[in-house]
Amino acid sequence: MRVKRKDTKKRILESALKLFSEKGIRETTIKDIAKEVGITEGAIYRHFTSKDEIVRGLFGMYSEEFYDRLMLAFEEKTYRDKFYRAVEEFLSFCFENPEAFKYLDLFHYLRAEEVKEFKKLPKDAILKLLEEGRGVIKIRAELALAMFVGTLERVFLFTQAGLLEKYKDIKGEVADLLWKALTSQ
Amino acid sequence: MRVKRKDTKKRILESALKLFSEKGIRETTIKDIAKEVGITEGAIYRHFTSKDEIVRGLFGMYSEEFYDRLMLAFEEKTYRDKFYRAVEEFLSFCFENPEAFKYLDLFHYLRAEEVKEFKKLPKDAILKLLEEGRGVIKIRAELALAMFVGTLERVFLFTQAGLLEKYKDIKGEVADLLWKALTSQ
Amino acid sequence: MRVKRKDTKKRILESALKLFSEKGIRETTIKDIAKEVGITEGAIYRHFTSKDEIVRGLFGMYSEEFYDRLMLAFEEKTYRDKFYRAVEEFLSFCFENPEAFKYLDLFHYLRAEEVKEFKKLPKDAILKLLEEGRGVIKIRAELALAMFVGTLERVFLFTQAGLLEKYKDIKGEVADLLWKALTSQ
Amino acid sequence: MRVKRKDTKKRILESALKLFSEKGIRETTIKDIAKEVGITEGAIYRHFTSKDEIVRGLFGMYSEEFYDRLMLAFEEKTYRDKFYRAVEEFLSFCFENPEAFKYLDLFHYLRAEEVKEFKKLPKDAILKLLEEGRGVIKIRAELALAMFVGTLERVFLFTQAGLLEKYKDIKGEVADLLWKALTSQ
DNA sequence: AATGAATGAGATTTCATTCAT
DNA sequence: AATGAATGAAATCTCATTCAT
Repeated sequence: MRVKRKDTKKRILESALKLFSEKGIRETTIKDIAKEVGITEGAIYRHFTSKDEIVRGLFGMYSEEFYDRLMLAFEEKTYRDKFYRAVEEFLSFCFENPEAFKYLDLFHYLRAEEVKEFKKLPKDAILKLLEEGRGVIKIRAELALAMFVGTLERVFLFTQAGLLEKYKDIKGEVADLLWKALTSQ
Repeated sequence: MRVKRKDTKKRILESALKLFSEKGIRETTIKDIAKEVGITEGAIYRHFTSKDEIVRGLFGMYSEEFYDRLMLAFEEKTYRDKFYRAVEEFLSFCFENPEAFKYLDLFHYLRAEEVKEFKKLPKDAILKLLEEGRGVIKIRAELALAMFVGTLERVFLFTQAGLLEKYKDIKGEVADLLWKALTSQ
Repeated sequence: MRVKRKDTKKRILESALKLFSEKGIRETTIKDIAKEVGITEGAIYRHFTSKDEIVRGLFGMYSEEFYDRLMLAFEEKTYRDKFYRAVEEFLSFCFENPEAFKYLDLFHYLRAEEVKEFKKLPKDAILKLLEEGRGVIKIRAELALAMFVGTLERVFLFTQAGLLEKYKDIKGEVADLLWKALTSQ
Repeated sequence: MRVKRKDTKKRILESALKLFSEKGIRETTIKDIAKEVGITEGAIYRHFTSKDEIVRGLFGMYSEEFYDRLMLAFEEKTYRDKFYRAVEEFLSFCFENPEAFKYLDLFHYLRAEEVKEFKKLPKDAILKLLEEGRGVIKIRAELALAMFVGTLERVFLFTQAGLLEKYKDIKGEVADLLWKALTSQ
């Protein structure tokens, strides 16, 4: 019965994320996670000291990964390219990690106090981009952030929900939309 | 003896909403709600048959109210005025019912299946508005919906979180931003 | 099935004491206590917020009662009578509350830090008595306390264990023994 | 490589004793002991088949050592010297092995049944001494035992707790006290 | 000998719901 | 209508012990 595998810790995180995004954190029990991984409840506690540690571990992990992806935008030369690249990376991350995104989103803004300990928050990457664009971006950075994040978020969620067709170049389409909206006031 | 108390049922809903938006649904116990109202656990069950009934009751109530508010936009004459009125009503509702909004938002789009029974969903009001604007609105209605809803949502949440200053005419500012974004592609 | 009784809280304390002294605190489960009382585990938590609260509650309750009993010695006129009365009350309390005594003893001196919050500790009543006897009692009060408490404790425990016969006037016999020991150096 | 480490079995017993006397038996986990020794849980089971075996092993070991120490009293010539030597050995053992003593004490008299298998119980050495003193000791041996053991026990515990100063000749002081108490009725 | 992941049983605690009053 | 004790199911967590390596 003892299935041997090296990466139990990683598998716990993955299963937890899947279940958290499907059912919510509170609705997901340690037993659920254990069953998904294929181990017993007690075994979870060799890798994490509490359910909360799993939650925070997940948030930190994906938050950082998302942040790093967004920061790739700064590799581009022109500001316009940086902007388009940021949109591209944002949506790519969402579609590649839909569960993580839903989970992050939920956690992110609704429980702001609990997030303070994390250094690399995705929103900070975007804010940096928008502040760098002062002059090109016609409105104050925080309002631009709201439109940028809000729009991409909804695009992703509507696509997931089937409300919006995820056809070929939705990334380019949305990038155009946002670029015009924020630069041509 | 003559003090007219709002009837208990209403007070239960209000207290539940407050606690749900503060701590989440699962984290809020019937005992918490009872204490907030100033009655005991058993008494709750005089008015609702289950905790779930409270949840659905709340969602239906605020969802409908929000929908009705948004539909007021159609009282305006010109399309532009309707659009501006919708933004105005959206943000007014949010700021007047911040708890309800946070709560609704969460429930709304992330758990689409659970929402099917409700006829008057806020998103349908906005969708109707955007479809009526075909011609003026340059992009397909669903994408416009994503930007419209996403932006307003984030404006509200950022304002609540202190990231965005809620100065005098934020409603007008945001309405301008959205109007230009959606009409001038 | 729902047996109606007013004093569930008291019954919980009594059952807990019985089991604690029989099996030890850690070895006694909430389930054990519940079964002994004739209710379910959950019901315990309507009366106490944790197992620890039961433990501290018990200690405080019996500690105070024991203290009050010992303080009755000061009702007597002569010092000798006070001394004899204290011995009498000490042993009476032990034989009337054997479980409490074993439990108290265990808790008392082995986990001194945890006991600080309690004001009326039995040992303080005895210490007061011995200090009042300065002059009559020939040795320093703390050493006298050790002999007084140690002897009575062992007399009780040996009697309980069947090592010592609990015949008619053991209280008088022990009081004589202690009185002579402490006054005639 | 040449550092001769005390063998693991002994180190386990020592660590276990330390933790048992600090936190109690049930409160001490195998993992705690392993960490204290510097090995892992599984390794413990190379040396002991169960936690209970550690417990009984410890009790037997210290009980016997204590017994042997007390029996040294019989090396003395006169009865008075035997008595004084017994007090001396009793307290020496306590102060040298405070953890063992606390642990033994607890176990010793409160759970008499569990102790039956052990042949050399400290109390039997004392009882032997007191019985040999018939004539000199004025009271029945069991009562004398209670005073002897109880007083010494409390002297040790109070000293440990800081209630009693452990100055130069406390052993002689206590021996005098007990000798007079038991012989001059 | 030793490691440390895993098991499995059980302990504490929580809580929606029921029910006698 | 209301109270609040009690139920019962389930959740989190603990830990002695086993076992593959």
